[in-house]
This record gives sequence, C-alpha cells and structure tokens, in this order.
Amino acid sequence: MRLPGKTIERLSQYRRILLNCLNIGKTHIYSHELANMLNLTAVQVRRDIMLMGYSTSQKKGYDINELVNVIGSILDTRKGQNVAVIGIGNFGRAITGYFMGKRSKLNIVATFDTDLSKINRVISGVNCYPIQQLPELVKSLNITIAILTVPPDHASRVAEALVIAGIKGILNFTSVPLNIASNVHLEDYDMITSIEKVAYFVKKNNSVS
Amino acid sequence: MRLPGKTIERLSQYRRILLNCLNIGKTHIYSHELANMLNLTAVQVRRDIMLMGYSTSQKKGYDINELVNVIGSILDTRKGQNVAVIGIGNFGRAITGYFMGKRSKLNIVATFDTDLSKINRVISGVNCYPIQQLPELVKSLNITIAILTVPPDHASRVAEALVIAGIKGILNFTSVPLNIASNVHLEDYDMITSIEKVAYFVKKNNSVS
DNA sequence: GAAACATTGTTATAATTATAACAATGTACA
DNA sequence: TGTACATTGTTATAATTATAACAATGTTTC
Repeated sequence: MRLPGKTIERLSQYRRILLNCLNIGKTHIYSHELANMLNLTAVQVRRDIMLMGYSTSQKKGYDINELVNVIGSILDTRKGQNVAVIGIGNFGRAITGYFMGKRSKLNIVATFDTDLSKINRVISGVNCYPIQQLPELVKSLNITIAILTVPPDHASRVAEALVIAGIKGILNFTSVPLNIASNVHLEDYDMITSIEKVAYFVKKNNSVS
Repeated sequence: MRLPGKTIERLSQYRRILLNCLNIGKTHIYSHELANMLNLTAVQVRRDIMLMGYSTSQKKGYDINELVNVIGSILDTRKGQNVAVIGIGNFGRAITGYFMGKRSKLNIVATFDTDLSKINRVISGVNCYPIQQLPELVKSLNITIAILTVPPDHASRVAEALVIAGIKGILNFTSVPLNIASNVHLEDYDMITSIEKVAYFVKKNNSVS
C-alpha cells in the first residue's frame, strides 16, 4: 500500500482531531465534519480514508474509534519508535519538553550535546549524553529517529554521524541543507523558509499591483 | 508576476546559500553548483531563476550579487516587515532568540503573553506586552506578521484576535488547525505532523513488506 | 578562427496532488 | 413501504509541481 506524503500528513492531523472528539464523547463523525475542523473539503477526507483502505457500511458517519485504529496501524509501529534530540540548546529543550508524554508511540529516549555542563544531566526529563556515545546508544536504545537542533556550523557533520550510527530518519530543524543517503528519510523543518514565505505572501496580498 | 509557493520556498534557501558564497569570496555560481548545495537539480534551479525573471548573458554562471538582489526584490519589502511572537513560552523564547539580528528585513518588535511574570520585561531581547495591548501595538508598531506559539487551548481564540487586530500573516507553530479569513496568509508549521511523517517513512522503508 | 563543449533558457512531458462529478446505498420520514 | 435525501466510495478531470528534452549561445581548446 503506497500512500502519498500529503495524505500521511493529513492522517496525523485527522488522528489528533479524532482523539479530541473521542474525549468529548463523540463516537461517529461525518466526512464534512472532519473536513470543517481541518479546513479541508469533505471529498479530500473521504479520498484519504479510501486510500488508507478503510470503509464503513453506515451512512451515519465513520466510527471514530475504528478510524483512529486504522490510522494507528498505518502510522505507528507496534512497539513505537525511539527518538533522540541532537543538540540541546533552546530549541532542543523546548522540543524535548513539548514531546514528553505526548505521543506514546514516539519516545524521546536520549538527548545529545557537546557542552560539558549539559552532559550526564537530565534536561527536560531526558538524560543528555556526550555526542561521542551516539553510535553505541543508537544501537543499545534502538533509536531510529533523530531531531537535529544543533548550530548551523555543526549540522552537516553531525548528520553524517547520525547516518553512520544507523539512524533511519532525521527531522532537520536547522536551516542547513543536508546531503544524506537516500535510504534515510530526511524531513526539513526550516523556520526561516516558512517565515519568509509568509512575508512574501503578505507583501503580495497587500500590494496594489 | 505569479510565482509558485514551492519556488518561493526555494528562493529563501537560494539566498542563504548565496550569501554564504559571497562571504567566502565567490562571485559567480553555476546552476549545477547551487543545485548540488541544496540537493536539487540544475534544471529546477534554472527554472526558478527564469520564473523570477532574471537571466544572465554569460555562460560563466550567475552573478551572485545580482541573484541575491533579485531574490530580495521578490521576497523583501523596502522597509522590511515587523513581526510579533505571541506566547513567550519555551518555543516563543527560542524563536525570538534565534531570530534576533538574523533577518534584517524581518524584525521581531514585540512579544505578547498573559503571564504577569513575563509582561513588561525584556525577554530574549524584546519587550513582552500583555495580550490586551495587541490591537493598539499592531497598529502603532506596524506589525504585519505573527508567530503563534501559545498553548493549544488558546490558539483559536488568539488567532481570531490577531486577525481582528489587522495582522496579515500567521506562522502557526501550534498543532491546532486555524480557521481564519482567506486574506490573511496562514502557514502551518506543525512539528507533530512532521515527526509523525518521518516515523511513517522510517517504518515503511524498513519493513520487509 | 573553427570545432567541441558547457551552460543557459524555454518548451514539452510526466508525476503528484487536489477538485469535481456522480453512482451506489443506507437513512429518515411521510 | 416507498420516496426524498444525505452520505459514502470511486472514477474522471484539473491544477500544481517536477523532470526531461533540446535549441541557442557563449567559452574553451586546438
């Protein structure tokens, strides 16, 4: 089963909305309801649900529990995946604190840094290790995903070390383009690009032209 | 001149690379050089440059200075734009500190919060105002862009207040879907979606299937 | 200076993604 | 019960984005 990247992004969003719905006691949801909550169209919701291989016999909306389970079977692994935050500066700490106890299937199990004042201390609830221990801990803790939040001038070198250590996916918080093997999934998460994009459209939408 | 959103994103990235090149004394650059630095194809680089309306008569690569200026004429406004960070928690502080003095054309001129212990104090180099002063300061400081980093349960309400106050663009750092007028540019910057996407592709790439 | 080459600019094609159209079918209600 | 209606599932079309093809032209080399 091959799902488009954009659909995967929406599955993540659907699930969060659906969990909220469950929390307030809702058991079923129409495609147009879900669409409205996410500012999408009902067609797109139904198409995504079709693509994920689910269908309902009813016309009273989708069973929210079942939807959540199907999404989980697509996005999650049985045991969950272990995540490391690389570089525990302001962003690294914010991310670590933010994630702790949120996603049960994605656990931040270690952070890494080079700063001696941080190493071997528990920061935002997770122990910080020296970057030299990366290879051994990736294996012993079975870390598959790294969130990269190091300073720009370290980004490329650390990314290389991550790949060598056996990391399978990187969320690149730095604004540095990374050149890594194609079997490691790289997701750029570039704040400067995003804010400059906003600025462009603000300029454009408000120019008389 | 209508430029695709994806091209705009790359223009931001081109510019950063090009500024680095200028710093190390490089004056010209080939499309394939720029492409390699960003893991793109040379064709895509040339196409983007064509779309931005620039061309060179030479075959010795593009003049980097000229490229930077053209990109600036597209992305920037003459006076720059003023930005506010809404919600000065861990992420808000990290973002503010990160931006200060980076982009000369995008200035964080104010932060807002509801926490009395933060209000009227300078945090990460910028004064924090009570959220009640948002409407007046958006006008007096000419703030056009907001970075939204409030807790999830405040996101929708604050976003609405931002629109009413006259904000023209929002970078939504919260994972809450916002429903706002279409004349305000909304850019979602959802970390949970991004990390779950990485997790999905890691799972997929490493399953025997 | 001429031939080979490298590079650019642009059009054409393919791939991805979103939207529209609509048949099928369960539900509500007279 | 049957008719109108609402909702789903799926195919068809459109829009966006990326890649490929290739002509034009300046540069290098002999």
